[in-house]
Amino acid sequence: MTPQAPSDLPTPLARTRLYEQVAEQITTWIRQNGLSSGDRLPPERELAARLGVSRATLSQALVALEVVGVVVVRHGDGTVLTGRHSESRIVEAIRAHADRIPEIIDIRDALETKIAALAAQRRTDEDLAAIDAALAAMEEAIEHGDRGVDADEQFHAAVTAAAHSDLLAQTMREISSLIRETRIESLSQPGRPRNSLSGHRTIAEAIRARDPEAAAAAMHAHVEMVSDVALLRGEER
Amino acid sequence: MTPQAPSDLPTPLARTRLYEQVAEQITTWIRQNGLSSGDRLPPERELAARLGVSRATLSQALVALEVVGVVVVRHGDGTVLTGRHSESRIVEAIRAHADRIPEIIDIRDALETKIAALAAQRRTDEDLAAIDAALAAMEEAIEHGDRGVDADEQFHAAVTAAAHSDLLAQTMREISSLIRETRIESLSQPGRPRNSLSGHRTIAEAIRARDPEAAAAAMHAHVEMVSDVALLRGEER
DNA sequence: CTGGACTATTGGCTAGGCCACTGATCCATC
DNA sequence: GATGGATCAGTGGCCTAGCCAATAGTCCAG
Repeated sequence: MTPQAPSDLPTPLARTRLYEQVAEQITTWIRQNGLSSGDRLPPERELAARLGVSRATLSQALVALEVVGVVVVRHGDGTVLTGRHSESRIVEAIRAHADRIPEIIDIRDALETKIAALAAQRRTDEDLAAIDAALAAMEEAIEHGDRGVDADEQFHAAVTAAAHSDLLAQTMREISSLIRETRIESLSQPGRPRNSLSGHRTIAEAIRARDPEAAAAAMHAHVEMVSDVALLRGEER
Repeated sequence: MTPQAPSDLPTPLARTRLYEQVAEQITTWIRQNGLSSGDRLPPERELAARLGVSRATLSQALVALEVVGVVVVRHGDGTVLTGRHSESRIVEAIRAHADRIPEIIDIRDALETKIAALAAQRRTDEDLAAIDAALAAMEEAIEHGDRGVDADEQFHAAVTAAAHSDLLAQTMREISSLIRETRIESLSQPGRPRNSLSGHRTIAEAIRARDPEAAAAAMHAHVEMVSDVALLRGEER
């Protein structure tokens, strides 16, 4: 790790492995030929010869496409399309959403409101202790003049854990980079850390009281407070 | 589409390819040994020998892990961990959803309730026409003694489109296979297609009336109706 | 009509080979 | 001492070839 990395050097070349190129060629070919769910790719031996690569390399590309859900590889039968050729596009689209704050707020509202309600129903004493610890950490950060970004994240992670739903937690993780931006923007406004902490406390009390509706309403208000900032910022660009 | 699919046959065996097992073993090993970002896996020749597989099979597993973001494979250097070992858990969780109906219901409730509310706020006349067409299709399917699975999906797709949120729509698509199961199970119960259509109508009227709270409440009731069936089925296994 | 056997086609995985890349080390030059 | 070039060992990249396992289709017997 260089202590001072010069910032005007060109970025390193991106080396792509052959399987990535092959996978890309296959999805392009699928789309250009209007193939759909249930259709088959040509046999591996034939497809590898056409693409000018070894069957092992093609197999790697098919592994990649199987992992992202574009194909199902069936032993003895062939490689079958799932109809989801746009999956890799979806991931790209999600990654290219820096200007999609309103939609991020929508999905935050949907997921985090539900998580708060479930946390109120399912929280354990350990969950409550983690939530309280996050509140204390944020209080301390604010007293030190900090924004409390880490403690904010700690609080939301504790609430998510208290919901005891792996699938919801995983979905939150998948969109965590999007959500993080909206949270940081909010906490950067003067007075917002203190307001945010106050909102956190309301949420925590509802969870403590096992009141799902109050927890959902408090979280909804909290997300809406964030959206005010984010949308204003959006309009100033 | 088989006109009458028997509903009491066992589900097909899930065949796993060797690369999936190897990828799983690797992530388990990473976690058990507390490895973190920047650490290296053993060289391919050594690791393949230890795992008792060919290097090509190991390479397939590493492709899978690279695609989900757990590792970066560097030519001439080795395979480096990104620190995101839990990513492969996501794929597992998605594939192992057969016994996770309650969690699927949770996330359906979160997303579809929000989608219904947004559809009530944002729907256009075209959106309404698509929703009405789906209602008519389901009415017709039920009159013919069918369950209306396709029309049910058509309805939900129309409501999702009426929400005009690409991110929410994409997230729905990513978990669509999970959701589809809960919908089909529900519609297989006697009387459920007619009840489901009734629920759809209530949702559609709230959307037509631009009443987000009524739309959300109607969708919430609809998802809860589904959950009754799915949870009962779950307990009988 | 159903079940069993057979065949052709398909993918699954192995083994081995050789080349390309990377980082470390050493040496020469300034 | 710092820099650049050459060399080497270890690494992954991709290929070829082979043989086995799985699948779907066909045919035949009961």
